[in-house]
Amino acid sequence: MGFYYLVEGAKVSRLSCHKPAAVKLKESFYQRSRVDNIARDLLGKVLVSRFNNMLTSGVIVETEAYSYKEKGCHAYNNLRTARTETMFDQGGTMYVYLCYGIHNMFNVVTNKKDKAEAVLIRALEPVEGMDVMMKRASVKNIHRITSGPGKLAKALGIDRTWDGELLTGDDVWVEDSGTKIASNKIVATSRVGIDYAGDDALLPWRFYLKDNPWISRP
DNA sequence: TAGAGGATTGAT
DNA sequence: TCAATCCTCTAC
Repeated sequence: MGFYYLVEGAKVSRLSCHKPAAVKLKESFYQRSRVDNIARDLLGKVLVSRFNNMLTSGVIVETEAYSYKEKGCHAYNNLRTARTETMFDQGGTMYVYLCYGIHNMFNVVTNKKDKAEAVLIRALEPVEGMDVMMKRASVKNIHRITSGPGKLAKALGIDRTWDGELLTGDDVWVEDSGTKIASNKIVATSRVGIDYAGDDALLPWRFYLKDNPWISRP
């Protein structure tokens, strides 16, 4: 495959991004107070799932940040419901909910307990378990198996049964491959599908890798 | 308890 | 452009 990231000025192949001794992200990564910074920092990290000895993973190439302080968030104004309760958990918890009655959305809860913030993972660049992901996603075009929040959750086998589980366990986690994404490769723009949020819909809290072919909306 | 709407997707 | 599909939340 001929796709490369620009990492600190040097070209590094996408496969080699994942080869160095990867380190599972710790609670301290997720429990920082700026959710927009965490959403940015998650770009280039590797989301991994391992169910029934089937390992699937992909480099995170698109994210969105959500906070209880703004109207785009389910937990806006500290709204506690059966669904949003997970967002009030400690950083490093999975928040998975159903959208449009069909799609599972995978989020990473951030900040301290009772500070409802989360990062929606919107797109991945597949790395491992391609065959498993294509089977789960039922798509033939490889570039489309993880190019959207509903699709990537399906490809990695994540559904609402994982809501409230920790990312520090051995089923679903995020790895730091040791590479750093150059800041000029990151684009910050407004989030998708939250017109109802008024001015908050304009917040530049959607982050993606510039010119990356795997993002949800090129 | 009923009704409206949704952090999307794929087919047409 | 539009339907699928059902959970979540709000109003009564």
